[in-house]
Amino acid sequence: MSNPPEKPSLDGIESRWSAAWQAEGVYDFDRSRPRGEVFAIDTPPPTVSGSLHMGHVFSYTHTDTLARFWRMSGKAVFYPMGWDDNGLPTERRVQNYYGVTCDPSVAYDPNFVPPFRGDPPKDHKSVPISRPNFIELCNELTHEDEKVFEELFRRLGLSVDWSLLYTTIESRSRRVSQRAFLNNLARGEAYSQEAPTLWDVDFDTAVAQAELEDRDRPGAYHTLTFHKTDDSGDILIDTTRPELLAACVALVAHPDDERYQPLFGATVRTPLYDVEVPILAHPLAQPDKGTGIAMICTFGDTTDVTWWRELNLATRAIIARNGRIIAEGPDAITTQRGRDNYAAIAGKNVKQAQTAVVELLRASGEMIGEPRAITHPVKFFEKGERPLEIVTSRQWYIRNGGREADLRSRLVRRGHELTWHPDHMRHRYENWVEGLNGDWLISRQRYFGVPIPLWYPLMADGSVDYDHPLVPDDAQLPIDPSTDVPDGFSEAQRGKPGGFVGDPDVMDTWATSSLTPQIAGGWLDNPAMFANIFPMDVRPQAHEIIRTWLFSTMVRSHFEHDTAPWTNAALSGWILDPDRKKMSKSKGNVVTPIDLFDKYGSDAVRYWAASARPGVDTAFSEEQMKVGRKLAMKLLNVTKFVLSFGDVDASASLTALVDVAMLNRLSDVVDECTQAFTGFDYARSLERTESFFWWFCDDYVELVKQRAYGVDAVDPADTASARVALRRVLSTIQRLFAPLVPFVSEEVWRWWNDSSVHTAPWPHRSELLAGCSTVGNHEASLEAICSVLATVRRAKTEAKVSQRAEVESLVVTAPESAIAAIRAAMVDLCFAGSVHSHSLVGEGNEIVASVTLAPTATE
RNA sequence: GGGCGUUUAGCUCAGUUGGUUAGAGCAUCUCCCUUACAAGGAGAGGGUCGGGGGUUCGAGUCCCUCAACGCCCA
Repeated sequence: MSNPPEKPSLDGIESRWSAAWQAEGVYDFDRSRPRGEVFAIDTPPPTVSGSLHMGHVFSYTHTDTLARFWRMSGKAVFYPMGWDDNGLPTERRVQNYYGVTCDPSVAYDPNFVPPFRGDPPKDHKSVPISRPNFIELCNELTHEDEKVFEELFRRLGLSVDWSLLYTTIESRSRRVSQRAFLNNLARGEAYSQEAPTLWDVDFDTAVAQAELEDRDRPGAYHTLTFHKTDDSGDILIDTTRPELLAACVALVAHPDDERYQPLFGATVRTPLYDVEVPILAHPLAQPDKGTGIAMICTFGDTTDVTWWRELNLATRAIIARNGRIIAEGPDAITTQRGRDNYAAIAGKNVKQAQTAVVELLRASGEMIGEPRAITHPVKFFEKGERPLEIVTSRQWYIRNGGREADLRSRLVRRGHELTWHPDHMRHRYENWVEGLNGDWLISRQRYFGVPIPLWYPLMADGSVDYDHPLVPDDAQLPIDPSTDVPDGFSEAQRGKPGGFVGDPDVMDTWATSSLTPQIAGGWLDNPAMFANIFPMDVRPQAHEIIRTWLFSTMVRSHFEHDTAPWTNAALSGWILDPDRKKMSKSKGNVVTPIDLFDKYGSDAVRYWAASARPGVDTAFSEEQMKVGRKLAMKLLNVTKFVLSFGDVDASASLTALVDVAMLNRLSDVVDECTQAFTGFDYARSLERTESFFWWFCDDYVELVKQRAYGVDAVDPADTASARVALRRVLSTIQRLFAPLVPFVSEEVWRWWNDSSVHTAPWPHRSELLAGCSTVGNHEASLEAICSVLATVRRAKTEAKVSQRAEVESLVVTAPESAIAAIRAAMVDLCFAGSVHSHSLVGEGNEIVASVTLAPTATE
């Protein structure tokens, strides 16, 4: 069978074949296959609250090419999709879209209708709604977004099994997340603690080390005078945060700093507040920074926390969770002046407090000179807009090696178990793990997330017994402790002395998305399948989230399964705009994927993506997409040509040397492509396939075209040889291209095959070379033949005549080693070059062809 | 400040354990409507491989050093 259309076209192939793949179940995961026959992918679930951009198209295409290669290689490919709809980004989007805010103190309204659905006016004051109502809106909006995402990924041609779709907030994910947390708790890997915590005052939540970033911000050194308590003078310290002076608990200098060594153990009184604090030594003090002696406050930055912990200092916190100075000053402030000075800052935000403190210091003469402006790094929540503060709060942690060297080195070793693509990305992992300085803070004071699945008993005096949490049964999961009731209690006892209270917090998104292999793979609900896909073969992801997603997944798998969760990690590069800057939405001129699919076709966009070496940042290039479209058109046309000869006798023998040599060349390409894909290098496979393909079209097809047509004077056996060779190439080329440009490959394959190219076997050299001699230097033969062809063409170009112009005579001089190949191809060469007469001379060291053009019939 | 990466033609990039005269695509120029394809084809020009030093018979490739750019971390 062969049914190429009259006018081959790329129009509509995406919708046609997407539908066929779905209907035929081409990408369905075969659950019956044993682990050794499975290739399992831990797909990154994109954040639903954003939009899919070219970066997604780029990296997801890379993974898809691997999935398709392994599927054709006979593996059952486990290729799920997930949507990350859980968490803060969704909350923000819901607030902005509907004009609401979550207020847990508001009662549920079953008839609630949001004031807006999209684009609330700027002056709209958001409406406080209950947590259940808020969550309903989160679910509603993410559901809409997810439909758009699926549409785009189908259009891109991802070969995912959509029946494996998961979301990170759905019941299955909440159950996995809560079960894994409770297992961590039972094994002592999770714990809660009242401790200084990095706090975002706008989002009103704690954040984890992995979510911090340093940003350079303007600040100023203020030189303050601390008064020695033996009245022997003042000590000058430089600080960027004079507003924390009331929270000062000590001064600190480096133990080797001779300037301050005599003072260690002595005490000073703070300016303004007259609190007596000790002068201490600690190696983290930097002698070259400011005056070399610093004030320790509870808490100005993470170094303060370290000093406070290691030097066993008092706690005098003055900043509340809302970022304002708390009303009641520390008890340590006892003088009237101190109390007055504290009252002057109480209730102010940090900036206002700083202004007030500076004025007070000026008035009291306890500041030397004026503030000196500097630029310094300040810690921010990566999604936040104001510097983080440090407040003391009770939070849940999962151990990650940040406080235990043993665990840390075990996790570093886990990283060594992975094969990294590209290899140098392993350093990102190691640097991060080795630099950890605390455990993983997983609780968040937010609403749309997986609840911490615990209740706590309330003592007779109404206080909370955090040390004996009430744990749900496995069968109850997932639970929401704010509405569910622990065994042995009734709802009436909620919040009552002797009763219980639910943990109000949710887990950070990463605490759930760190379990994507368990969620997608059916850890709890399909253990048989899970055993067949875990540990998975590959985690593809972006390199900037090695410290979050990759590492956290490693931690969970290490604890739960005592193994790395995958054998490979494939890190994708970034898309750069033509100025080689990271592409960003804020620039406004970003092209949307759908527009590009419409303009060039999905295959062309995939071609651009697949051209990029694994892990390499890549410039966005519509030029590359145009090239991809040309390639797709070429594949249509050459397929039509090869199939135009009708049915071919597959058993015909390969009589022509050029046919045999071409098939040998292609068999080497097949080997290279197989090797490249096995090593995750889709780009190399594309480059080799494409390079062969253009040579095949431009030289081989032109050489054998007349012979394949079966023009007079050609031995029918040679015609059959060409036709058999063309069929073999066609089949091979279409399959080599299939993982990369799946739509056009399927289109041309289906012109002469009944089932999908995507379930056809990956090509192997043995099928190409059946009945072929592999003896001889086929590469040298092809090069000799093609150099003669090129010489004839060049002669015509230089004479500025048509390539169809006739050649009177062709004289080829070539070394003996090449002459046999050229002689064998001479009939083809004469057809291709319209050569009338020829002669061959075996001499010399190089191939020289002299071309005499026939006189043109000029009138 | 620590770590990692990049630097090859006008542009975007290949170049595998060191091995003839360093490649491709795009762009530029010339020519050609040729029965798979003008959304095409044939050809041409274009490079001191970031700088310097070293190892070697031989270096784009290995070593040292400097520089620029980028990323991760502090």
